[in-house]
Amino acid sequence: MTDSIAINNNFIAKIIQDDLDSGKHTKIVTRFPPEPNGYLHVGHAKSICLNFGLAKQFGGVCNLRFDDTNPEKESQEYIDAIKEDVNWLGFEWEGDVRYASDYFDQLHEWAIHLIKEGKAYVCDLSAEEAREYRGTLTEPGKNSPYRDRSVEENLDLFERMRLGEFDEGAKALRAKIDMASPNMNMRDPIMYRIRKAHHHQTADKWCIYPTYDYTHGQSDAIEGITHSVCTLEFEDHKPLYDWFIDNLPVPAQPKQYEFGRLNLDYTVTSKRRLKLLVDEGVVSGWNDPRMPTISGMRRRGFTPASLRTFCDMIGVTRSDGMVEIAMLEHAVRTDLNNNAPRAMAVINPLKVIIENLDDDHLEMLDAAYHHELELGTRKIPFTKEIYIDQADFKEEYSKKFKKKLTPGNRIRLRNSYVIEATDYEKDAEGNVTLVRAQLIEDTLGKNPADDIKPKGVVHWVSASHAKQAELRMYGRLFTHASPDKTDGDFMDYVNPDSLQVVTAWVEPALLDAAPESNFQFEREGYFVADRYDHKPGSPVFNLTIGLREDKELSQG
RNA sequence: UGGGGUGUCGCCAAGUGGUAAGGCAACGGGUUUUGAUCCCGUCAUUCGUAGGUUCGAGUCCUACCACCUCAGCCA
Repeated sequence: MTDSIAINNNFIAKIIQDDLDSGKHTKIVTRFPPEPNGYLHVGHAKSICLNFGLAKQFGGVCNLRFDDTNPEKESQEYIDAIKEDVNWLGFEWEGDVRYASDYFDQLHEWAIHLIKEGKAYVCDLSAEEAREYRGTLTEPGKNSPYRDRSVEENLDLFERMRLGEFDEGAKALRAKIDMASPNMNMRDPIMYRIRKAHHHQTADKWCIYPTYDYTHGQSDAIEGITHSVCTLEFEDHKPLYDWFIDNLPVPAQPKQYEFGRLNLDYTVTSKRRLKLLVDEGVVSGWNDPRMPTISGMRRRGFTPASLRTFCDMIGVTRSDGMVEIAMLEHAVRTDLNNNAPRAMAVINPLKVIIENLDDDHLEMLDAAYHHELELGTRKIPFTKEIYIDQADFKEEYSKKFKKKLTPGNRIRLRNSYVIEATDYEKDAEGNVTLVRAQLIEDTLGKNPADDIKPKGVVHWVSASHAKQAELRMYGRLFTHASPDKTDGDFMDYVNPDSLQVVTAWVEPALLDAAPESNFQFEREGYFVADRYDHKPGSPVFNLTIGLREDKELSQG
């Protein structure tokens, strides 16, 4: 896997290039600023690739900063998981991990600065009253009756808020801006609220916590962030972001830029919905291979490179669209095709007895792990009795089944000899239970002497040497392209067959597979040894994604 | 209905006044010890709509339409 830097030419990259060309900046600094209140998903992957990618592309750096201003919803568990996900994706942040809470002292000082300037005040309105005073989208708000308190009174009250003298919700510090602004964010936004909560980083030092709006821009300024990139829904917050920067003695003037968040079809990415899937037991957890979380996709067998490629493919714009899951699947297949070693696994076994072989025939054949890469070879045992997939034998030849084994029709056993079916047995229900075949001599690595070439190639395993493995066959989680945009409940569109567990026969070499190693089980799909459950002696593989299939074939 | 934003092929997306890139998907064909991969080919006289400016408009102007987004002491 080469660590090439994808050159992005999106609108943000152009802005950065201009800023570099004009001398506005000599070095750029970006940041990825998650709140540690949940697991990262594919949408975050886009943001991570953008922020870290931009920094790398322009020779700058990118910080990882936890926006931890709402302690009750956050935890160390999420912090650890997020750090792991970012690293797994292949990115390294500059210096130590940062926390907005590192800046609480500075933020508090600056709040006092605003109070002294007459630009912030302590408001006694309850949350409900504040909502009424705020007005609506079409009507201006009304000034809070506490808006004109003196600087001295505000200073005193704010200090007493900090000391814990008031109950939660009893008071809040607000910026004094404009209650008639058409932008709701400018209608005297809350800067500090009382929360008598333990914080995962600052413990019990504070009982007042700054809001996102009051924290984000100043944190960017402190860290010297030059380009603060976020999603479109924060666009309306930009005037407020700028207001704080303009009215505070901050050490830098960061600028915010917004891009459109990722929407993927057949997928939900809202934290609320993902949590519901976990809580309702629809999936086994946040890292269930069907989840669009980074840890879920990792366990599914997606690779960091494939996710990075996908993010490059979809681009970065300000328009909000819906990306087809096929694009992600393409990125995954491409990377796996190029890099995953090949192996053979038979999912629905049908015994084939090669009658012109001795009962104790055992031949260790060499099979290359990859057709292009120099990944070496493994030994596969070839014996008189083998298994092929039930779907690869047909009782009667037809053009559609020309690549199948049928009586009188030859096929090549992958990495092995050519055989020809001679006879077969059926059970009471009419299912084929056994096939008898003849091996065509001298066809290892060459065509039959009679020049009648086999039309098809079939994968197989030795019946006496193959091992059993659990295969977890994953399909899409939803039956609707936009499960969260229908009239009904998105849970109504959960695919009941998104997981099927089957037992397959795999070639012995697979027992040595390390957890998280990717394979292509030839003619079946890409599989990964499960990160947690795959153990020596009890192999467990997850279906990452099937191979592309011929249209006609898949309809049969 | 007030503010902000977006509209280029089924999907994503270049395009910055000079005559519509690319990728995904789809569809043909070739190679192949994976019906995979790979290769070759097809796929927007037209850019939300209607006017206007210009020798020339996806790009400029005007109006309209559609969709997204904002009324947490969440981020």
